[in-house]
Amino acid sequence: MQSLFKEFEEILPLSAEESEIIESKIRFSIVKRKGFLLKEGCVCKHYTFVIKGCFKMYGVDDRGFSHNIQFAAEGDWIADIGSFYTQTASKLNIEALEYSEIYQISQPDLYWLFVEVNKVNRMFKVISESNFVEIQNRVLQNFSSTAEQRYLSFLEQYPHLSNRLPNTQIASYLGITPEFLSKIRKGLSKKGL
Amino acid sequence: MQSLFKEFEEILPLSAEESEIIESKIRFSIVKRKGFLLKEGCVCKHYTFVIKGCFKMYGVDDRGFSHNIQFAAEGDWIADIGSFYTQTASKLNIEALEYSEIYQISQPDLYWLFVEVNKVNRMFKVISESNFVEIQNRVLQNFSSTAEQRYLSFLEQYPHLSNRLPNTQIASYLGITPEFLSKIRKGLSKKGL
DNA sequence: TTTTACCCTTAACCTAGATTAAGAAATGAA
DNA sequence: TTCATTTCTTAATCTAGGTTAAGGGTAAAA
Repeated sequence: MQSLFKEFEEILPLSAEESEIIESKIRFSIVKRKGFLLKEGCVCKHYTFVIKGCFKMYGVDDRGFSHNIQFAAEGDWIADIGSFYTQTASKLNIEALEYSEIYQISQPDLYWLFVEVNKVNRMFKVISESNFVEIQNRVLQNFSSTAEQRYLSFLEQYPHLSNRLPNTQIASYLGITPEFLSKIRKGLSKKGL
Repeated sequence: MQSLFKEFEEILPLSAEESEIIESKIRFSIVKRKGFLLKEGCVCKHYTFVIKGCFKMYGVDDRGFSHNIQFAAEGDWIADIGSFYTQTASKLNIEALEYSEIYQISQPDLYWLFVEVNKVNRMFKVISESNFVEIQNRVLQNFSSTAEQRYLSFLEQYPHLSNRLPNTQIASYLGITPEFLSKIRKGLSKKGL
């Protein structure tokens, strides 16, 4: 369970006792490719930490098209925060893009940990906040940049994911069609990128 | 100070003592039309409650164009949550669209209140979460709907603002030009809306 | 190992929305 | 009240990105 909270431990080290309490509430689990952590209409009951593998979180519009709003790979946390905190039906799906291994904490257990181990409360506050900042920046960026610019910043921000994900998934994240992404990639390679 | 926390008081009534502690940390203030609560590059130092008037929160892209990402009118809270919680420079501006009257809590005072009055902690958690859900829904909606559909849902969601804001501000929120909004409005009025 | 399902690219054509320009109307400041 | 600043609308023209279709390539499942 080394990788969990690694970044945080550098700032806020956990005592042996705290680690033990946290570990007692965490469940290991395996998810097959195309397996779901969350389906639209269900309540998001777990916060998930990705040990190995990769997930996409996406919504489906009224014409039946999927739109990726977030990816999560090794070391990332994923949940529909809105549904998780309010325990109401989610509009989103979380699906494995590869064979994956995860840790999960259930909503009641996490709330119990918030009280028992105050550091956990602070950790998850930071996770939610950085999630918020990221999505807010995305709204701002989508307003003012072309698909090519958005693709370039995606490559910069997620270099490990760009080689690993099919372009259809990246296109869905960028809000364009795979055909247009293909056109962009062609244009970039002509420019020598 | 009646309107403050009104919705919350129905769920979580405050004792006389709690109200008094909260009130001691809240400052009343007046903002002129075109006055700023926050400027890009500054740290967001206050959470603001709108008693009267209206504000826009917006970012400026590299070509110098503004893009509204949120409005706040009577009874709403506004702050750049990312900047406020991490106390780092904001990329956003908050500007009064009209003469406005507000209450403000400073960051240190709010953190003090989080500890002293646990209900305040819960209240602001709810405020941040609903903010997050709103912005996430916007990302999803912007993926899959035309400008006309987005305008119609804006009208539904903010009926009080649609009569009150200049169309230039609404266009900026929808991510379109005022000229195109004008075209949409013409099209809708032909259809008898 | 074979079959099936998915993935990538290209190209021709199409549309939502941007841009530019310009005049009329409304609003705010003094 | 007057002047200055915004605002709204219309119309002509332009472009980023969507759509459709079709062929070849790759990876997963059986």
